[in-house]
Amino acid sequence: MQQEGYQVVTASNGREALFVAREHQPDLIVLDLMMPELDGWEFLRRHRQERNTPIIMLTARIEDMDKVAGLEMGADDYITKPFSPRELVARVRAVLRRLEPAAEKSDLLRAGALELDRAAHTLKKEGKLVELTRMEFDLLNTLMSSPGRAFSRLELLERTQGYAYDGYERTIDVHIKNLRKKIEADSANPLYILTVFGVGYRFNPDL
Amino acid sequence: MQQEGYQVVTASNGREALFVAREHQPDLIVLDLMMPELDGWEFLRRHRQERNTPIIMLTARIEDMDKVAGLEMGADDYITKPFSPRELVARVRAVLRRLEPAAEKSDLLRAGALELDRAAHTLKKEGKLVELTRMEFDLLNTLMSSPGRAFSRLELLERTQGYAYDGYERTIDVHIKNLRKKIEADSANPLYILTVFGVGYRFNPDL
DNA sequence: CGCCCCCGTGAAGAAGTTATGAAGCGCCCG
DNA sequence: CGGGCGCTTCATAACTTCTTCACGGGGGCG
Repeated sequence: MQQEGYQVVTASNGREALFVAREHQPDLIVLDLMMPELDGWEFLRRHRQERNTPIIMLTARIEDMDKVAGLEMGADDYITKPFSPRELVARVRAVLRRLEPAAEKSDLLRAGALELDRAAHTLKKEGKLVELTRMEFDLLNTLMSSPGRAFSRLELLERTQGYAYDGYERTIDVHIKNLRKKIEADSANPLYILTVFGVGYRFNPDL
Repeated sequence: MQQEGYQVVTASNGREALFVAREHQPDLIVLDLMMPELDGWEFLRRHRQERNTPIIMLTARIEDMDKVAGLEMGADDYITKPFSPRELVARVRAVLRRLEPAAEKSDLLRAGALELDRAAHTLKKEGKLVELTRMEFDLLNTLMSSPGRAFSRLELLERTQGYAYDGYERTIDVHIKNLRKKIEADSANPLYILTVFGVGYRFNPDL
């Protein structure tokens, strides 16, 4: 990787990896599933709560289930050992190229007095920073990504927690309530997050 | 794929594939490299000159060189045989999800001064937002989807509430009434939703 | 031309949906 | 090991929508 001009930092177990990832905020992570301390799955889960770094999974022997689970967990690609250096480089390049358009496409979503920074995972309202939990951020991000489009609670669950989840739909209501408390002037008369009765929620496109 | 709700078209060689791809403009292509007439590589090269459809490559035995070449050629992912149906579905989903933000188009139904936005679940009349209940929205959506076609009350019940319903057909009348009050200038002389005496209702196709 | 059936309509109760406060739980950090 | 935070669940209140019903008027058919 270094020969190809990439900067590389390494970690030798999951716990260290979390630390290093926080510190260096890499553009991409090559993740071995077999690690002491805190395995790849656990790392992936925790890391995803903080950032959305592209991840290539790396493992000796992937069974069908693992492949599927990995892709569903949000890995962007994986490689099975043995692999050649060339292949690794090619895959890294492919993933980065693939995500490039999304990255340069303004990472700021604006609407009214709101400014959602997807890279920094922060929200500003009238220039002032508003603290959001991961759930709230994901919800707002989803809604603001397609202003006007109505999302069902199930869709929102999927988008915020990944696939194959079958939880209690009403959970969404609670997060919406909390989100409104943070961004709406009058929660009873929302300006940003609108309720679509019998369907779900949508973000006000006329701002 | 069909069980998962995707529409599928197939081609059994590269030449046919080019034709089919032009015709149907699919959202994604699963491409086998081993094909008669015009192999996968050639198809990929030519197709790329026309469109930028996401492509998942499919092959029995991928050598290192091929992998690298494939990813560099611009395939978005690949699968090696044998693979499970689940894996294919998961990969297709992953690729589509990745590229989704670019795709979304709001589908609008227009007629006269009406503009029904099925994604947002809203109706605009002369540019002004009109509030619809879920029932009203579903009704109007059904009627406007096939302008001119007469729907019986039973059909409308089925379409708006799902099947296996045996309610009071006249319920529809009430919703039609309310709908007319919202969209017609003169409810007694409807312009949009016409009554078909003894049958049901239909949407005016001449607007 | 008149009868009978069908549709339009207002109102009210029934049914369904959302908002909200509070409690429980698990996880992470110190 | 305790505290704090965030996610989920639950119960309930407030609200919106749907269904039902009854009546009056209009349309179609003989």
